[in-house]
Amino acid sequence: MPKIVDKKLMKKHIISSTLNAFLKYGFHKTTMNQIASEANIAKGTLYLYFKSKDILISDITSLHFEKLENKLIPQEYFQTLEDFLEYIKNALLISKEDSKFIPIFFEAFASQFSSEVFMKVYEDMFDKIAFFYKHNFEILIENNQIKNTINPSTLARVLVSMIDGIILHKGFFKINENKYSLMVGDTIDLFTSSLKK
Amino acid sequence: MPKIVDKKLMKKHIISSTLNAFLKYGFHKTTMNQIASEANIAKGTLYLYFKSKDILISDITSLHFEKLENKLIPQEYFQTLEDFLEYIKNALLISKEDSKFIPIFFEAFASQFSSEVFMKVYEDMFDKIAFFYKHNFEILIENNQIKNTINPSTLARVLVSMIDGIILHKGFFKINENKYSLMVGDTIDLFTSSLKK
DNA sequence: GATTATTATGACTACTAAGTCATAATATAT
DNA sequence: ATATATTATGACTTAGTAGTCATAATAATC
Repeated sequence: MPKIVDKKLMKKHIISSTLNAFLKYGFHKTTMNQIASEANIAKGTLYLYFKSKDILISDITSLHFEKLENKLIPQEYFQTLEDFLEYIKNALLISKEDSKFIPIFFEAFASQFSSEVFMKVYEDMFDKIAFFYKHNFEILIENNQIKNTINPSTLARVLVSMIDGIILHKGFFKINENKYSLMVGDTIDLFTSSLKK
Repeated sequence: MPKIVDKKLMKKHIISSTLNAFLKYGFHKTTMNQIASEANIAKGTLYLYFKSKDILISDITSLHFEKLENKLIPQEYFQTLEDFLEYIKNALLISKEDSKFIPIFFEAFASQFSSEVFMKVYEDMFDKIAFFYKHNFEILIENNQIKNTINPSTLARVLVSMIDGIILHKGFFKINENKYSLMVGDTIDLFTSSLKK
């Protein structure tokens, strides 16, 4: 008797439409009406899947950070400096498609500064990544791959911040691909020369 | 006959009250009423000094970026690696007071993503800083202070992004002072070992 | 202390946008 | 076909805030 809809699929559709609307109109200027029309549904339908605009936005940012965490924290530790540097290189290389969304995610992130809960989520994510780096530095020291004079804990946090900074500048300021490639190379060189024995 | 007011002083007063209101209520939740009451003036008075909320905000961010530019671009180039590294250290060390405002300025900055004019202003500022670094790298190479194998132009842009990333993480995630000091030290070490001949 | 150009006030207006809900449409099962 | 639980709709309500303006207060000048 009942009409049945794939709710998960609909949620996904709404989320991707929302992102497109953000790209079109800018994060803060985008209204629920615009999102609905971008998704080709009525505003009321939107509210059947997301109870409020805040929830829609926080769901989107959570999803994004989940993806980011999965990308940045591999299942296994790198055993050689070469592999570790290769990973950093990949972490820095962002597709054009993803680049477009950096300002949007940042604006969404910034809009949640006042929420301690959310800031905790983001802080924890960066801490987790830093913890991964820290442990990997320790492994590389054990493996005799890098200097044993570095401080794994703080250098890990520096690495996280630096990668974030470089990616943000790429996204914000549309640095062209050629120059960006060189920048990634320089960053790798920087770490190579300071980590190598 | 006429009543006369120091308009510049009043503007300054309003700007600092606005920043306090942002700290209290968060950038996006702060209303013109709250700003007026924080400044102990009527809302109408506010509009005598700033024609709109947008103008007030853009004046504040412009002022901030002006200050930042003055702080980050010294009058003279550094002639030794030691002096240059000392400068980077100082650029990274942010007072607690200033730290508080980082998320706010970032939210203000983020709210202007959609304005190409503003993005150009910010982009130009970072380019200017990068240009300063680039030229200083060249001087240091001439002075035989650092390796001549680096690419001054791209390494300069990397340095700008990295410094920005580290400062942002300090401001966003309240990294404690001790850990942050160590991080600054690590960053300096990173550049020392990769720049030194 | 009267005059007047300037500055200050806050109730009011106009507008935008989030969220609601009575009504309509739809897909499944009998 | 018919019945019905579920899903969709969009005009409407509600809330909140940017910006205005007629009126009041103020300080300098005579």
